[in-house]
Amino acid sequence: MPRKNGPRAVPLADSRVPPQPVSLKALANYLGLSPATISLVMNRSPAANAIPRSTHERILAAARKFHYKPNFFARSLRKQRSLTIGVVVPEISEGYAALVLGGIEDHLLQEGYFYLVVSHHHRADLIEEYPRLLMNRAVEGLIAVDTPCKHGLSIPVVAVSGHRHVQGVTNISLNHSRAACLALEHLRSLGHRRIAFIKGQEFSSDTEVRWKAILHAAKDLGLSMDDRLNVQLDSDIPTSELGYHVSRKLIARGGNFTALFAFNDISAIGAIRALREAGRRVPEDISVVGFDDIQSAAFHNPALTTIRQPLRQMGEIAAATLLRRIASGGKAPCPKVITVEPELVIRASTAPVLPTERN
Amino acid sequence: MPRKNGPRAVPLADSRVPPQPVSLKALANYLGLSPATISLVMNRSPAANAIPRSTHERILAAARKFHYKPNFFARSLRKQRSLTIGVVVPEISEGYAALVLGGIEDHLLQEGYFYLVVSHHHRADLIEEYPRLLMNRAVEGLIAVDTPCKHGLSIPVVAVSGHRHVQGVTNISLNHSRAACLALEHLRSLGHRRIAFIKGQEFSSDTEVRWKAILHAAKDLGLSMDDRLNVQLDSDIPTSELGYHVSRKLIARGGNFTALFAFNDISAIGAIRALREAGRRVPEDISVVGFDDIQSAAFHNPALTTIRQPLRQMGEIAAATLLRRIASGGKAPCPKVITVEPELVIRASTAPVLPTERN
DNA sequence: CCCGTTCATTAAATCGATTTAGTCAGGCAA
DNA sequence: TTGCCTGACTAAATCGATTTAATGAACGGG
Repeated sequence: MPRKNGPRAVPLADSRVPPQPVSLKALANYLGLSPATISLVMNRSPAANAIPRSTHERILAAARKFHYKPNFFARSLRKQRSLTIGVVVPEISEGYAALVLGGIEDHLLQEGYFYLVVSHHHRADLIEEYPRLLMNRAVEGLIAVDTPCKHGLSIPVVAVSGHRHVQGVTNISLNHSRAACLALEHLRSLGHRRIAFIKGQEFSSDTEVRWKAILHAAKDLGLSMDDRLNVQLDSDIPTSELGYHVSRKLIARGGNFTALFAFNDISAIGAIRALREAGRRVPEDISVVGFDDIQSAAFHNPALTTIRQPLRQMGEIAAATLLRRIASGGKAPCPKVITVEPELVIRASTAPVLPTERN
Repeated sequence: MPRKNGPRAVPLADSRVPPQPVSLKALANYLGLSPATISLVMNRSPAANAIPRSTHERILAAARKFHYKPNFFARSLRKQRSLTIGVVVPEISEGYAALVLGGIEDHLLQEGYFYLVVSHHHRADLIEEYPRLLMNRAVEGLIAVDTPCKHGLSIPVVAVSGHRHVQGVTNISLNHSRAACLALEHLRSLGHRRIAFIKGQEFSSDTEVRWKAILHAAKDLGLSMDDRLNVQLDSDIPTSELGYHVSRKLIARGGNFTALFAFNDISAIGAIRALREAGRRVPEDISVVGFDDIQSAAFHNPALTTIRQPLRQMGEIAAATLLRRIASGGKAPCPKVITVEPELVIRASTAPVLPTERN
């Protein structure tokens, strides 16, 4: 197609139309060999040892010349392997899911695997349907991120932040007891005694475990809990909007608190907005601790003190564990739980309680 | 199928091992029919009209009973269709890519397509290699997000924020002239005359087009540009860190400016941090305008005034356009460019220039 | 000169579904 | 009785690669 690009004609469009793919049979024909021979050589099969070096080279040269690539479907059909895994997430949000996906991808691509992603937006029917659809696509394994797996599947499953014990499912989960201790000890050491909490949504896998850990840690530290200071996220919108609303509700109740521990950074950021609007300064009047340490936490104003989950690493571990189980052909034992450790990241949203507030 | 859902007896682990998949042949055998007949019926092929209702029902019933699902590879091999597309992104970051991906996914899954994602982290070799790898996987089309496509491929390609004119590539791009006008007019109307700019990285597809649009709009509005007030992002880290660093550089130069227009929200947020550290208040001393309107922009403090790109919608359009081109079998004309419109979102990071600064 | 090897290569089955070009039995008209 | 339909299926080729068992030629030893 003639295209006039005036002077400085940088070849913008490389218009070579790539030739349609060559089949094994065509290559065999060209070389005067049988498909079998070529396949053996291309796959470095042990049987190819009997084939002389000269033939090897002839075949490799021709393959390069015609850009031969084995047809993925034919090969998968024959070998019964797809080198593909499925990933189920609530949504491809900023924050949580994006970080975990990054870790998963890193590891999978290194190992020659690709992955299909689906997001269910917390719809129960999709949570049921998508794993099946993925299995119809012959994925060799599944990673469920913050998604409940009710029943086992015939392929290996790894659940990031999963907590149910299900046959064939490996859970990657944070040490929530430690996370709760880190946060509460930090607040306590700053003098805070009356702490408000934003609990996660019903549907989030971590909600219950995290909450129990908090109750336990509070007891250990001698902090008393006050139901009037606890609110729970309810909507499934994945923005700070949701933390904002419940925090307004919390403030409206008029309860007395000097610190707030949120379910995640997203809602912590929403909470800070609500607090400011209500005339409470963060951290001077109220200290806020988030959870996750998503990328925007460090650059928020004030920079967010938070409990970091190694999300990227959790994705990597999930992928590595899954591939290991796949490679073993279902023989390897299926680890029930792999625990990762949280880390307290102290930034600028927490401060010592005001002297006037101290009791 | 009998299922006893006794009183609240939530079965945690449903340990039925799903039976291994049934093949068409096995089903045929069971029914005393040939695979051909079953295939015809299952696919509602016109040839199945000759087959009586009773047989239809017998087949459908058996298929349900044994959970028959056609083998994906066998079918793809035969039909030469994969119902899969490839998506290439720089990284699965918070912000930009996540939003576009969301839009892509929505549309694709509705249409029965799945997608494979790869991120190249701006490595030139991967930008070359991944599209080929995806094609070996028989994807029917490719969506490149903020990724340069040097040459055409044998499959349809849609480039989100692409600007090169390449055979077989449809670019989805923002009306950057309008975007530049919106931002500069807004700042100008607030009294700003000395505006600093953070330019995008060399490797980002939008950088050049956006910059030209800015120069043009500045001229139209009678705003003079000062090279000492322009800095350029250089690193490929996808966090606000990068905006922070170049802004410190900018501030260190000592140039006199009352407003800053950043390449994206991420860097605007970094810039705000740098400005505050240098003792400049935002928006009182310096107004800051971002770009993209990522989720965290609205909840940043101060809430970010920004030029919104309809990123999600761009993803949807990309997917829809790609599927249309695929469906036409390469017959439909390949639209060169589809333009979407930006929107100025005024929040709290911009304000009238201080009287003392006015000239 | 015959036999057992080794070497180099290949025929053919297989993976599982799709699809075209039949086949065969029964009914009906001439 | 013959021939032609029609209705209800099916045989077999095909998609493209893999893999096992086998083939034929050459060669060396007895």
